[in-house]
Parts: sequence; structure tokens; C-alpha cells
Amino acid sequence: MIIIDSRSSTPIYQQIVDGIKENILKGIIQPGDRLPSVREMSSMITANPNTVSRAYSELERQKVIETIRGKGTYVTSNYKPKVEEERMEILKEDIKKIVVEAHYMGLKKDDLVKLMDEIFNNLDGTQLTSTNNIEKK
Amino acid sequence: MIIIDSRSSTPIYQQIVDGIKENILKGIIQPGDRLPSVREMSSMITANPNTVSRAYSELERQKVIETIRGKGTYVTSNYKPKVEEERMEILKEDIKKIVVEAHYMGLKKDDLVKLMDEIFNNLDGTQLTSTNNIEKK
Amino acid sequence: MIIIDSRSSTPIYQQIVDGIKENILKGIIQPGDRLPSVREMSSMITANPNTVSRAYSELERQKVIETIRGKGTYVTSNYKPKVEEERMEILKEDIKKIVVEAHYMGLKKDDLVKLMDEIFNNLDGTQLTSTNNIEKK
Amino acid sequence: MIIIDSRSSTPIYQQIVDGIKENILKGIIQPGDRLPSVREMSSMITANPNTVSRAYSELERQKVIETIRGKGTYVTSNYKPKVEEERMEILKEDIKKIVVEAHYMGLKKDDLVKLMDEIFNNLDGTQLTSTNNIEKK
DNA sequence: GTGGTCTAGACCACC
DNA sequence: GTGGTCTAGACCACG
Repeated sequence: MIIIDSRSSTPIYQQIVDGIKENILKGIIQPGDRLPSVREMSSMITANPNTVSRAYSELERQKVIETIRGKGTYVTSNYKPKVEEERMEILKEDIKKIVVEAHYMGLKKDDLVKLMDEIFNNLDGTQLTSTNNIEKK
Repeated sequence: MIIIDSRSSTPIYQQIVDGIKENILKGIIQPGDRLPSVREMSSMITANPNTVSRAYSELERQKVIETIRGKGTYVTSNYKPKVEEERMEILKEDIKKIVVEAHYMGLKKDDLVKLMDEIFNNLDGTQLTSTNNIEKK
Repeated sequence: MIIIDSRSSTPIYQQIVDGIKENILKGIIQPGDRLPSVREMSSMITANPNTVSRAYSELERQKVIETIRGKGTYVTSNYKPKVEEERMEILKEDIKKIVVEAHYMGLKKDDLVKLMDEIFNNLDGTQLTSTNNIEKK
Repeated sequence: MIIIDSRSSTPIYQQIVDGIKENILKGIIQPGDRLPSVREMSSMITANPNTVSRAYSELERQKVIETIRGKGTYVTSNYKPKVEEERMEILKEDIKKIVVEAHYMGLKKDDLVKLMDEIFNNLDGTQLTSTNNIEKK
């Protein structure tokens, strides 16, 4: 499910974090589901257990997953999104970078919006478009 | 014009690149304009000349600026956006990350589109909204 | 009575120890009372019997409870608090951590004292405030 | 400055985190001061650089310190305490544990308050008692 | 068997 | 020089 690009400049542990969050969003992994153990995952993606562990820790810090001692790690079943000021600023900065970059690639606003639309749909439109059912999970 | 955050995790040279591109986009710097010399710039933002140099090299590689030997560096006046396959993939990946992240912050599609809209306007709407006049510059 | 949070980082056996001590302190369980058997308790809180067993052993070591062979485990009726040097040092360390942490949360001394006061009252003020009647029990 | 107890059950990286926060609180390290580099610190306390690195990362996440690329790590000069709901709950839990523990050591409320008072003073009373000048640093 | 921690040693980007 | 990341291999507490 998770594809690691070892040549990428984004750290492996970050790719794992992103990958898992994306899979949850897509519904491939459901709230309450058990994630592969650290060792399993590490052999699945041929990475070091420590690297996987770091990714899991980060996800746990974000309350996306939670670990039950001796049993494994599970997708949080009552994830509550919280909009921190600071996190919002970072998001805006990231969006700005994309807008600038898109401009230099010759994309107009409409093109970008269309692109974002496609990506939304690839991540399972039912979850994102009209209603926000994160809390219902 | 360019604000460097030395505490940020994005490299300083990258911040310079981003900053200059943004300033051009905003019209603060015009095509044909001369950029501060490496030394000037480095003292303006209190950074190492090597760092500024690297930023300029990167911008030159992207054909956003060009250096005329003995005269200085200038904003390219006939910048031609080209949509490389690879660059497009990176852009899409970046957008996906933003969409995922926004989801975990509780933002719906509409919220994100609205946010992008705001940012567009902050970067001077006349250049981006309806017509793509990059090539006309 | 005892609530176990399997997601917490404090071991389950420790949570049991803490929970029982708290219940005794609150008067919910009285000196001389019989505790649920290991099996009963383990099914009550859906934990492994070994885990409960470990908790009981720890409480016995602290002379808070005692087991009578063939009859069950009972809350010690003549608990004698003893102030070991070492235990005192640990307590001080723990308090220090709390003070430091409170500081970084912006709490002043008064705030912290007030907070401690509230918590004292939640644990049944009659037992703790003015006289120390532990030994009289 | 920082004393590591390798026999303690609290992780080394956590001891480093606690130690640094305490030193800042005591005024031994001032806002704006540079911390020993990861390698320096690791040799000072004879621990692995990775362990120190983890401690620094945690402190940075808490915004107690910040790293400037290629220059080192510095104590944040404008630390802003924020009282999150969840963090408050944890603090209360910790205080409860201490109150319970103190009870079983035969300490009365007054004893505990007195103890806390001493500890406050050891951490430099000028910073904590009457006014909260965290933000002024 | 689970995750958590630590060490040792290595490579890299950045300044 | 700095911190950041990764691997390999080890030990431990917990359930």
C-alpha cells in the first residue's frame, strides 16, 4: 500500500507518515484497524524498524493512531481535527508555494483549481466534498 | 523585501529562491530589472554570500534570472513556462499532501478552495485569474 | 471503580495499583475489606490475570494490602506510613517535575497551589486536611 | 549541569529534556544562549549523539529551544506558554498521583504544601512567586 | 510478540 | 562545523 521512494529527499519516516494518513483518508485503512507491527511494516517496505517506529511515534503524537501496549498500533477511532493557529499558517505558506510554482509552470488559477479537484476525487470524493464526517468515524 | 527565517527548516537558499520568485510574481521586481549583487543581497539579508550565490544559480537554472558577465543579474524578460512531466508530478504530489493535511485539520474542499483563492489574490489577482499573460511580459 | 486506559503509557499494573490506592484513600474501599480475587478483578477490568497479580504483589510489598492464604486479599487495617529516605527523594523529584512543567504552562505558584487544593478536596477532605488519622484506622 | 542517572527508569532523553528545562528555569541557561552542540553534549554526559538529538528534537517541538541551521541550537527568547486542555489534564493526573503517594507516606496537606514551597525556592523564587515574567524573557 | 530505548557508526545537506 | 536521517543490532518492559 505504501510506496517508499528511497531517492526522494523527503525522509522515509515522513513518507510513511504521509502514506498512512493518505491510506486512512482513502478508506484503505479504517478507524479501529490494526496497523502492521513495526517489524512487519519495516520488512514490507524494507526499511529499518527504527525508521518505522519514528513514523508511528509521529502519527501517535498527531493522534492519528494509538498504540496498545503489547498488542499493536491502531487507527484512532475518534480522531478530532483541531485547527491550531500555527498549523494553519504553515498550510497557507505551503499553498502559497504551490501557487507560485504553478504560475511558473504556466498554470492559470482555473488549471490549478481543476488539478486540485482531480486530486480530491482520487482521494475518495465521498469523504471530502459536501460533508465533513471525520468525527463520525 | 525578502524575509529570511533562520529558524525555519527550509534551507535559506531555498527561501531566497522562493522569495525572489514571489516578488517577481507580485510585480515588485519586474522583468528586465537588475537584482542586487550577491554581496549586496547577502548583506541585506545577513546571509552567507555562498548561500545567495547558490540561490541565484538555482534561479538561473530555472531561467527565471540571467547573469550578464560584468554587468550583473537580471530578471529574465522572456520567461517561457514549460510544463515538464516530472515537475508536474512533483506539483501534484505537493497538492496531494496539502489536501491530506487540510483534511486532518478538519477543512472541507470548499474551505481549501476558498483559502487558495485568498492566497491568489494576495499575490496580485491581475496577473493570474483570467488570462495567462506571463509570456507577454 | 477502577478505570483502565489501555492506550496510556503508564503500565496497566501500575494503573491498578494507583487506582486501588486512590479508592482506599477516598474511602470507597475500607481497611479490612476484601478485594476482588485476581480472576474477578481481571475480568472486571478485562485485563490479563498476570497483570492483576503483579499489581497485587506490588501493593502487598507496599503493605497496603495483605493476602490470607485460602481466604483472599484484604486491605491492611493497620497501615503504618513510613517515610523512607529514598521514597522521599523520589517524591521531591516528582514534585520538581510538576513545578517545572507548570511553569512552562504559564502557571504561577498560586495557580499550582490552588490546583493542588482542588485535587485534595476531590480525594475526600476529611481524611487529609487537618489531622493525619491514617494510623487510627 | 545536567546529571544523568543511567539506572533510572526514566529514559535518558527525557532526563535531558527535564534537565535543560530546569536549568533554563533556574537561570543557569538564559534565553538566547546557545546550547552545547549535540556532539558536545553527548560527550559531556557520555550518551549517544542520537539520544541527545532526540532530546533536542523534543524540546524544539515544545518550542523551548530552536535550531539555526549549521550554527547550533539556542534557547527560545520569546517562549509563550500555552495552556492546552489536554496538557492540563495530564498535569492534574500527575498531581493526584503525588497527593496519593504523599498520603501513603504519612504526609499531611500542610507538609506537602511546605515541600512544594521549598522546591519552588530552589528553582529561584524570583521567577515564579508573585509575577509571571515568562513572556518578558 | 509488541513497542520503546539506546548505542555505534555512517552519510548527507546546509552554512 | 552543525543538525538530520538511516541502518544494524541489541536489550528491556509489558501483556
